[in-house]
Amino acid sequence: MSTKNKILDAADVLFADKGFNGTSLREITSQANVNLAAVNYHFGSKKELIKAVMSRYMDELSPQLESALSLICHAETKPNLHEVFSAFIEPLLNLNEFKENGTSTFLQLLGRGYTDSQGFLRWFLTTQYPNVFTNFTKAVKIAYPELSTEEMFWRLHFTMGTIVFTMSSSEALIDIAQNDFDNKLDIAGVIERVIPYVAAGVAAPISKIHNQVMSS
Amino acid sequence: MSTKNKILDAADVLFADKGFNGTSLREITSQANVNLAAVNYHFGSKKELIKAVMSRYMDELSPQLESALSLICHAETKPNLHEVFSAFIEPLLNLNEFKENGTSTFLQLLGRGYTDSQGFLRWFLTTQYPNVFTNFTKAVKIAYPELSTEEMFWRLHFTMGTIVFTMSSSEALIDIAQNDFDNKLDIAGVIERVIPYVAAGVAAPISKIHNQVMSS
DNA sequence: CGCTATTTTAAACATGTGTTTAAACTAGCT
DNA sequence: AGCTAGTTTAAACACATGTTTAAAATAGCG
Repeated sequence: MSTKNKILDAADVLFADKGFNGTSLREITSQANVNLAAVNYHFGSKKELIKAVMSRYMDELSPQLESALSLICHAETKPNLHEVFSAFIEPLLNLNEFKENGTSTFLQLLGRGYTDSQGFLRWFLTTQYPNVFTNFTKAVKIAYPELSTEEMFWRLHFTMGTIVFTMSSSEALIDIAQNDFDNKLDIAGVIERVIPYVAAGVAAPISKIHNQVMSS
Repeated sequence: MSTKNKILDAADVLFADKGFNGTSLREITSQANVNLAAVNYHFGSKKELIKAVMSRYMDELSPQLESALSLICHAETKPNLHEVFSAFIEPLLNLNEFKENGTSTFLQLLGRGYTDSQGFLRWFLTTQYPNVFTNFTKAVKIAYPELSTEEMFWRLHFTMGTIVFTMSSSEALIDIAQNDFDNKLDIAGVIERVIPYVAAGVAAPISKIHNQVMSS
């Protein structure tokens, strides 16, 4: 395996586990059994390495998501929200074939990107892969046309939060769940449970009152 | 104002903004206009400072939450989920009187604690303030008794994720929303929007199929 | 005041960080 | 073989980190 890929693989799991700030290049290179300077030689800087780790997933995921969502948008029968969100399942699980445990690390990394390093990764993703977002909002708009654009904006970010947060702590949660309920569970099981939750959240009835002053 | 409080106030906003790992003691002490060594003198270590910042909020919040939830549990009429979640609003907004922008920084800090430093803060909170969690699950159990303990476990963590993630990126989101919809919005407005979402998510119909193998 | 305990201060410490350098090594090709 | 372009290596660099030290300043009190 090439040095470049050894670095990417090691960085992948370490970033997911300990965050971008929390992982040093020395940890990465010693885990990958390559020389410290290899990162700067092959990627230029740590920041570029982070981008490369994410791009590896996004380049695989983005076209799959786009086609799955566009399929839903142009279907004969009007899709419901549960179907829209389910469109994510297969592309996400396909990451596991492309790379072992790809789903879980990718979603963890996504969560890291939102909180670590003050959202530079969010900027990177939305500017580099804008089609995923527009196709997604389009699909939701078809499935739930009554939802105003602003309300949808918020609910989609709530959904983003649910998914990303859940997956970034999924290992810990699965451990706890295994102990308390001795129910065999994996990442697919968690996805299966979170879909009804977010679908119901986005489909929630629209509250009329906003920006009101709370009574204290 | 005492040196101790100057440090706590500065650490509060810096931790919320840049994370625990991302904030140095030198940033904190220079922001607080105190000597660098003051942190170790008054708190012992950075880790203890983090605990102190969180405890300041939890000691204020925890009794309020407990009584609000216990009020709901012992009410004459059976509460619904929307009411259970709304019980959080007032105690959270009260943090703003106790400290300017207390709500937003507290929830941001909570989000940081879940992702930064590999969840040592989650351990700290669940062991130091267990009553909040048990009272909350009790209230949900009353409002939605059909929900199995395991299903509830997951949905409450989904909810945690939604709230924490939303609030930790709330400033950025509010900025975007202001621009795109020129709708005046503050932290209370965001809370007002997220409550129906999480209430609907937790109240979602129970899916019968779990742990199934996904078709590929 | 004078003494003591607490707090503040500047400096140093040891370690860890991302990055750069220049020499050594390794193909690949004529 | 000899040359070249690509890669790897160990060492050093410059700087940032949390923590400790010991002297100086400040209260608090009899």
